[in-house]
Amino acid sequence: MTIKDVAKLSGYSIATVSRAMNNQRNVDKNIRAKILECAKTLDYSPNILGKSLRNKDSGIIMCIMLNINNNFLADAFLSAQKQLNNEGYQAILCPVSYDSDYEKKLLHLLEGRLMAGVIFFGTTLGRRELEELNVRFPIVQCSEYIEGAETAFVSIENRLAAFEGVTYLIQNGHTRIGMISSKFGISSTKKRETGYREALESAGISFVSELVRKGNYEPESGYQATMELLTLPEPPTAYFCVSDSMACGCIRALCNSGINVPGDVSVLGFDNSPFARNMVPSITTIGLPYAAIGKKASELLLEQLKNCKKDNEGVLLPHELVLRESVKPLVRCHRVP
Amino acid sequence: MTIKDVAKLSGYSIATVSRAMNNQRNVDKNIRAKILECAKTLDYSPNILGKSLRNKDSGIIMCIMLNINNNFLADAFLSAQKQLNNEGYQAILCPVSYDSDYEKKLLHLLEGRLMAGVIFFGTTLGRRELEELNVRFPIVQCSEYIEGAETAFVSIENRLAAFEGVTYLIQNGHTRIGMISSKFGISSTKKRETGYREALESAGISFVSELVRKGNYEPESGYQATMELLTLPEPPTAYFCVSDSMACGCIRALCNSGINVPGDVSVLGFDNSPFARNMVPSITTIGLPYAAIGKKASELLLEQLKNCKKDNEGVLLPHELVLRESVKPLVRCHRVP
DNA sequence: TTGTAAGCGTTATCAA
DNA sequence: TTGATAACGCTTACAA
Repeated sequence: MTIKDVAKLSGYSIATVSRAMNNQRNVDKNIRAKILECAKTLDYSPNILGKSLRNKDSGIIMCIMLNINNNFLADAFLSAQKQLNNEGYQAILCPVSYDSDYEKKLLHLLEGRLMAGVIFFGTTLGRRELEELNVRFPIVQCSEYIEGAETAFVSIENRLAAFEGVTYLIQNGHTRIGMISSKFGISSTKKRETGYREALESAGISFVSELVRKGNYEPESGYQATMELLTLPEPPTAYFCVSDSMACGCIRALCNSGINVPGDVSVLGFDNSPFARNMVPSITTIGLPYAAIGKKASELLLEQLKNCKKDNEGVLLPHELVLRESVKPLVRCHRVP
Repeated sequence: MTIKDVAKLSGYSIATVSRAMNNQRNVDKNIRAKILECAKTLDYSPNILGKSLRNKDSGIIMCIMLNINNNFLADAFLSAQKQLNNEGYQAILCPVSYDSDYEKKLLHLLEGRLMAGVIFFGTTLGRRELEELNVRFPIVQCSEYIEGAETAFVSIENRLAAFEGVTYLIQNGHTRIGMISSKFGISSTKKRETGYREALESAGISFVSELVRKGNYEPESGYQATMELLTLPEPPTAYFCVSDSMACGCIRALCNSGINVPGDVSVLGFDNSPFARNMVPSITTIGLPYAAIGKKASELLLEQLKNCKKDNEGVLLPHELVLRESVKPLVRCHRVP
């Protein structure tokens, strides 16, 4: 079922059929109607391959995601997808699981314009590679972004968010604060680690590197990290986790060790995932504007797609500290002399 | 950068370059080496659009997913992706969020063979539509599947799993068992509801429809459903939730109402998500072989892709009841006469 | 073994 | 307003 069949059935040339199908003005009203009729009876739909090859534009947006098991990123994607869809584009999700070779292979799909553009929800690419890609194709970085790379991006102020979160723990009397970070050297992690250090510093608390452990965002890794921290001579009285999922494992580890959260020890999460609110205890966490981030990312991409202009605009959206149960003021044990 | 450029640089025809690039045997060893060399220096990679148009095969597998916020499905996808990748295919994820029009639009990508095949992780399509698609394209249904549709599928024995789970609750002394089901009329849900009814039946417990509530898999919806159930004159002493995420909200609702899990009331989940093990209490749940399901789905698809044969094989993989903390024998209150 | 040329399904240019 | 035709990048008969 190709345009030829429609041409044959309608009695017009393929050129006219093409014009009719694409709603171009220079085609007789009645003829268009007839052609569309024919297309319908034949259940004809244009071959996107032929179209894309000719137009060098498929209308498909590739969304590359390092880690798909992340509610926050998934929701940001969904938001972007919706916007893109409204403008006639289709968004597909390409999880790469931190596999650099696979990501590069996928990126080849850009060359023939099989993909019209990319939103990176994290990438294994380096700054140079990203910038090279950016001069040739519409791309935007979303949530994660390479520091200083000349591309459009949307994210949150990770450093500040971490700073505020850890400061909140300090205000609750905690000075021995463990951090469960991620083992992936991505931008959000680096910035959150910086925010953690700066918060300690500005409160006059010295940074202790053995208080920082790395997980892989899975709850289990939060559990492991916490168990390690608990073997320290002086374990933390509060934990700052870089995701709610790891905070979940953290709390479980504490519970298994007979430590009450938040009675004895406090735990701060990150993401405000749908779980955070419903766990026992509910998790005090840093809320991220996932819908706004996805929306903004799609807008930045659409600008490039439609106007072919590159502003390389960088947007940072506001987070919020969501107060719940898992953080409480430290109860000091006053020693009786 | 097209095949022409490589031809020009190497001094050979585009036909020879094409043959060299595709590792065909009928090309001189030295010439091939030289051509590959040229391709490398030019950083040439074939245009998939041109290739696909000509071959009617893009090597891209579309994975349609109703609901992306589902750890289980996401992991099944990852497993399928890995297998497919080993065989030279690329798998992309297309979340459709239960939007039937959008799903149909995506399916048009099959027509021009922009997509080589589809794995459905759930679909809004009806049986008829699915079967029509199946005669023309390689497709397999994964996890969710339309009952009786003549297509290949992999799933688990949802009815049996639910039966065993609910029977386990009954064995623990529970007779008033609430069910938190899903509001999406998908196959897994229907079968689990059947399993629930049959388990009650075979224990001589009568089915009470008001004990069944529907959520949307989000923890919050499990919370709401439970709060409703708690307003009943005689609330359940055990809850069977169709996902761990809803079990999470369920437990929270119970906790908020001063009810101890599992001390007073038991909760059974479904999925064995990474959270289930790390929550407090950890969730007794039904474990699904996500990796095996994804692998099998990809194998069934590869068969169709490579051999062009359609067996429409249906495979049911084994589940397991994962015993943890959230279910305990019912403590009966003996009334003192 | 290599090259020429047709064709995959479109759309844009140009002429009618 | 409509139609013939070239072109997008690639592969594969067929010819050399």
